[in-house]
Amino acid sequence: MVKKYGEKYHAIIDAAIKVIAENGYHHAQVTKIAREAQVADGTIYLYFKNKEDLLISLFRLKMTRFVEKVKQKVDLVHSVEEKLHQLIYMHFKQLAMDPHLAIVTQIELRQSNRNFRKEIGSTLKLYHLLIEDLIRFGIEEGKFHDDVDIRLMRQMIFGTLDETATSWVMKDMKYDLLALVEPVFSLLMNGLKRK
Amino acid sequence: MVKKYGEKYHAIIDAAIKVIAENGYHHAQVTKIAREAQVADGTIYLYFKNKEDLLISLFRLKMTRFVEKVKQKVDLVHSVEEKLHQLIYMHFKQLAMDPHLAIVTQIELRQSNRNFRKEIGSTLKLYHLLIEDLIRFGIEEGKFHDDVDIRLMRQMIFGTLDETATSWVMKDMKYDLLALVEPVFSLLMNGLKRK
Amino acid sequence: MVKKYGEKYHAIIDAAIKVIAENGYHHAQVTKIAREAQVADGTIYLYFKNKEDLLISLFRLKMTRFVEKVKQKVDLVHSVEEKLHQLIYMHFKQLAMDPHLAIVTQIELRQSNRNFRKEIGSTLKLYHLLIEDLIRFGIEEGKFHDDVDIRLMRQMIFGTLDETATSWVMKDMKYDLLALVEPVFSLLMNGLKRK
Amino acid sequence: MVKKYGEKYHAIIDAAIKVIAENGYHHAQVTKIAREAQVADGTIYLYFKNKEDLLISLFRLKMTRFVEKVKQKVDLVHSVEEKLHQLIYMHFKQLAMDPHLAIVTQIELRQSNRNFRKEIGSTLKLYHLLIEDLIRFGIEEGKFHDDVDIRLMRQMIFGTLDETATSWVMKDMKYDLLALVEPVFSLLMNGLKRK
DNA sequence: AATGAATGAGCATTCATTCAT
DNA sequence: CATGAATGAATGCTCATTCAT
Repeated sequence: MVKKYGEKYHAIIDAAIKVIAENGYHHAQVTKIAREAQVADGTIYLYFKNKEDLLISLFRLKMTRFVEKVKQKVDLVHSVEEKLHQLIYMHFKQLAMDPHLAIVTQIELRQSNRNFRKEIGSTLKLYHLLIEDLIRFGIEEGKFHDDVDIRLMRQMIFGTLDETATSWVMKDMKYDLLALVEPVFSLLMNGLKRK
Repeated sequence: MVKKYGEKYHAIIDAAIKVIAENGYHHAQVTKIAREAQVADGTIYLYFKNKEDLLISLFRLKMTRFVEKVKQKVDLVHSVEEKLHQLIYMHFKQLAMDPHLAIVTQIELRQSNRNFRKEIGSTLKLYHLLIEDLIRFGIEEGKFHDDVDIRLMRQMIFGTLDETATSWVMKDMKYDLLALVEPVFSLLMNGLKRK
Repeated sequence: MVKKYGEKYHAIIDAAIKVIAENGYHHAQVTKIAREAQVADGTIYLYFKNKEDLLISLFRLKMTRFVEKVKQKVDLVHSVEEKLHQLIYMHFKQLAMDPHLAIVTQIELRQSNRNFRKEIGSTLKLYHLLIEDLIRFGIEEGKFHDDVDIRLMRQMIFGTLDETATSWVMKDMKYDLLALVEPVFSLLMNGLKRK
Repeated sequence: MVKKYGEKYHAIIDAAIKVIAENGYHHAQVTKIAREAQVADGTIYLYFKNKEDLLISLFRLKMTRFVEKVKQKVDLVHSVEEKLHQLIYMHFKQLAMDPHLAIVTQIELRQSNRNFRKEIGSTLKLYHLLIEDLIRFGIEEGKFHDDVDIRLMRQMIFGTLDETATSWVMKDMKYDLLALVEPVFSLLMNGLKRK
């Protein structure tokens, strides 16, 4: 394998996202990705161990950036409410800004096999930690409940964001995902119950 | 095709669940399913149009029952709090009681192709409706917020239950899912914010 | 195997002709033939050893009748010219009168396998003999050349009739096959050469 | 698909002819053809869209050459009698020289399905045209009858040659096909009738 | 005699990966 | 570094035939 992270490395990853988004996971053959990246089939194997490695690298690269950008914005504000608000905003914002990526992460890559899904899980751990840190901060500040399992709170937050985003993609992104930032924030904070 | 819904029909579906749970979606060959169901390969095609039809039928049958059982219990109680509580309990209970089914619905069937996922979506609609009815009832009773989109509330409830269940399966079901009924209920009702 | 030549025996053969003519040789499944004949699949195996036996029986029965009818008419006339004329007429007449049979014998049954084609050959032998008798009669009468191989003359006669009939079927029987009796007779008698 | 008409392209076609001739149309599996051509199964699909495409290509290539060679020789001579004589000679000559091809074209490929047979028909059209041109030439020269349908004359010529060749193959090529050139020529020219 | 549910052998095709150039 | 022709393992489905009823 050669100088990773070179020009072609990114060309191949971007080609893969485009091909998967446009053709679906199961029709994203290596040949198609190579053609889109304007390299030969064999070249892909100079940069990636195999197809799975390409997909994992793709997911890692994009998700790391995704989480970094969320973290950046979350760090800029100081109250836990503002932090959660930023988290939701940035989560939705990034998906709304990159429809190809949204399709790939919310829909297509979920059709991958077991091993890959485990890998996805481990990559998402960064995001989970970010959310859990936020929750811990909220508890320390006395703003969040201190008698509920943090992991569970994280699952509610992530599960809600993920389900909301997936539904939006499945509905062909026909409505404005960002319009949901406010009500989702309110729901997560206050729950279903009217006080 | 022959008298559907006979003894073999169910034997094949149950065999499929077992084989998929144990081998993963992509290694669940028709031959393996047939052997597990103790029928010939060709017999499967007397009861199902093709492999996809088998998988869709499997999902429909099991999910319909799943939703029916949830609904049954939800209908038995009268306050919206009790109803939501029952919903969470039954959702987790049924997955906890049938680990094979849990693996298949939470993990394996999600790696299916686009068409199939659409079919999954349409089957889940029943469940979505059930949850939305519950929310509407809560709003009418004055117990739930009336200023948040019902679909969004549903996405929070379903997203939270689904993410919680998937995490549990991914962690090899090593902890007690039912122990989460109470805190999940509390979280969904009250949100993250400490009053 | 049971009382051959019973009512169902013929029902099955007629059903086979219809199904083959309408669906083509390769789509003529035993099940379809059974349904058309209004018997169970298994019943066919009470009357025929296997599918090939059914097809061979079909061809034998129909070709035997075909040849018999030709012979009947040929026997009624006395000069070799009249006999040949009758042969051509009856050959075309019978195909024109039974389009299903024409499709089956000229097109569909030719897609059968080696063994079957041999069987076809042996069944056609009757017809070949009839034609060769006619030729021999012509030679004895001094009307036909006596210096050409009889088998060759027969191949010219049969080849011409067969090619003419096949072309007619391939052209969807859009023109009148019987209109060709006269010119074909003339061609076979006089050859291409203008005297 | 890769550079067609290369070395392997012809190796595959020749392998197909051999395998079909030796095993029969229905036992000519792709794997067998690949092994005979000393390539991998998948390689066949680099040169042909699918198995049917291979068979059609085979027939087209061989028949086109067949017709070309006939035409070449027919063009070298000037009288219509000589032309017809050459046609018969070349038709028989080429089959006699390549027994595998003879089996494949006279017997095996006729068991193919409807679509394929249509393709065969369209490829044979070239040959039909060649024969019809010859007939037209004979008529213009005043040598052939001008009161018989040209298509019918062609059907007599082709039908006779084809039936003669098929019979020869069915008799396991036990006699000399070329010995029939003279009498077939004479028969076609003069017909059955002794003058 | 008749039924029809059950059987299971057989095969074209795809596509990730390699390696000689 | 890059190419792309060649590889070959892996599998869903059909349908003639059987046999318990």
